[in-house]
Amino acid sequence: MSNTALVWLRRDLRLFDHAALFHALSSGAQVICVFIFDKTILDSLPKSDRRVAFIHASLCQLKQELNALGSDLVVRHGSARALIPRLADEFNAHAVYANRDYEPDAIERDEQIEDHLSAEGKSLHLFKDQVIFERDEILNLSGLMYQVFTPYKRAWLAKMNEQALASYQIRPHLQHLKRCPVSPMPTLAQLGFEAVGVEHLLPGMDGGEQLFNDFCNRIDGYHDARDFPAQKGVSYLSVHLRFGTVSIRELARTAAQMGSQGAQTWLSELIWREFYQQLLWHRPELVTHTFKTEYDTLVFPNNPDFFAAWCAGQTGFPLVDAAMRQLNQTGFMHNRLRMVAASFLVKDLLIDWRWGERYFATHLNDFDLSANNGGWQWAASTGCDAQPYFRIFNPTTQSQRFDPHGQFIRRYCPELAHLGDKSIHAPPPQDNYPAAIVDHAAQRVAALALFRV
DNA sequence: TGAAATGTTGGGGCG
DNA sequence: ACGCCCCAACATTTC
Repeated sequence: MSNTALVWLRRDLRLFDHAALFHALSSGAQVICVFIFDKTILDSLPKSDRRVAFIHASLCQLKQELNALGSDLVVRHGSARALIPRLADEFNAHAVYANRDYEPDAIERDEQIEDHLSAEGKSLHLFKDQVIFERDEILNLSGLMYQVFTPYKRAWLAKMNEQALASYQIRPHLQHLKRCPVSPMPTLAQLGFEAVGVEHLLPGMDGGEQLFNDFCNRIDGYHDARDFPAQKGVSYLSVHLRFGTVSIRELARTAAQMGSQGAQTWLSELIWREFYQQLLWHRPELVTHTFKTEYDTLVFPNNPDFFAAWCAGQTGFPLVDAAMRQLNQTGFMHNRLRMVAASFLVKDLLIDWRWGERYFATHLNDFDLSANNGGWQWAASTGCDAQPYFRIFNPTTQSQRFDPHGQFIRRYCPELAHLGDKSIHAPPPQDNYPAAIVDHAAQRVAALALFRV
């Protein structure tokens, strides 16, 4: 048998603190890194997609570093199910190493590939890498999944220790990278995508490091600043966490060591991320169904004109519109605004949360199935430890509270920029800005009636 | 990780 | 001085 192993990169586009890479390099095999642009995923995306551009830019950086070490990153375009076994043949590799992905489709894909490989006497090795605690590592005393975040978080923090946060040291093992000629890197155009600027996202390991360093200077203020979209209060690391250009262990370790109120609150957000990942692993049906089953068959009016106005940022509610325009223009939306926009879609426009979930899924640079689904089900009150159905955001009050001077609104709704701090949250009639498409008080009552099952 | 409706309290104007 | 009303301010309940 050969002594070559493949490391299949998926959502872990870095060369440091990397579980699969570490285990492959220390297995004694010669290691080649591969990445597949999976047609089955790419074909469903719009042809101008920042995420594909982000991945592409990150891979270019990764490939360059591997080339500098005399090795290579092999990048192919096609079906991963077919290509991974084929690459294993091509490189005469006896094993494929990868980091575990907890999405239902990914689990099914990996099982199929594992079957295919093992039929040829080869193996697929999967590792925990993108979370501190995965799957069923955090259970309550009855051995069941936690249904409430706070006790989950308490158990998570109690289990957190040096070992759980320790980095995988890659550098001592780099000599086990297989030396090989440089293969061509497909261009975005060859993949069927337009070049779209992602420089502002600082793609790649270098960008992730730069953003994290910058955030470390602000993390103590995170608790107080994070809810104000006009401020630079959040980390902007979500897209890097999504694609693994940063290491969760390094992030969590740093936050845990800092210990300030801001650092603690941010660590709590990282724990929410894992809460939703393990939730989806336990309950894959949440992709299409509500956690609270009594709400699974709610009949939403789903007015298509309302939905179109929401998507376009033309609802006449300035903060909601500014939020949606931020998403449309940049692929990012501030977390506070995700809650406001989601609550507004479900409880003011009375549209099924799945419609909003799908829209966010196609537009968010940091889209992650578990976090997006969890967030939407939280806002819609259908989820695990969701807000109660009667907790309904007042979009105007939220605006006054979290964008008190209308700074954020002015940035994305320039047609309202001339208004004063008082009137900008609920503007008087304007020539170039729509009147409110619904009456909040009336829609609130309608939402309460809809949810009172 | 709300907001609105409803209840309670207490100060001040006034007869 | 006293009772009454009004209503803001705060607290509690409800959705």
